Amino acid sequence: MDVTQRLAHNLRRLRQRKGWSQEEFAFRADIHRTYVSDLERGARNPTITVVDRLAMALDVKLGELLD
Amino acid sequence: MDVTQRLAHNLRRLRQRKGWSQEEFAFRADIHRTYVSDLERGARNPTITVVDRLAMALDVKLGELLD
DNA sequence: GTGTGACTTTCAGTCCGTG
DNA sequence: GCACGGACTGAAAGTCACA
Repeated sequence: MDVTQRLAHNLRRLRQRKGWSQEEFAFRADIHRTYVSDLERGARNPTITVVDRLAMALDVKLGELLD
Repeated sequence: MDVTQRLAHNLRRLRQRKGWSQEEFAFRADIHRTYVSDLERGARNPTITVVDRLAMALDVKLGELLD
């Protein structure tokens, strides 16, 4: 499984654990709502700065999203 | 320290531990030599697919490069 | 063996909407 | 609340010559 798919599954799992909608998650990470949707479907290849913001919003390490 | 700087330092440290030049590392990761130079100086904001290739070449987890 | 500026092409990332 | 599309702008990908 490639890294964008691993990210996709980790994002969805961790977001749902927080009980957030994609929209609320997007707001907290300061990322556009539609982009979060794309990421959770594995349809995008984000930069590390974006993934860093996602990790901070979820309060996890980058490795937990990507490994 | 931001994520591109953390990546920069981790890359240089792990590459040197392997005893590789930037050129040899670049070849192994299938990335251009000057791009590796840019990354080790924190001058680029790469996508996760690029960092994934770097991690595989170094035989480490993504988290070891970014956390 | 490495750093750097300049460059073109590709795609990250945003914003509008629809079912 | 989410998937998905179209259109757009800025930035990343990828390469080169030269110091």
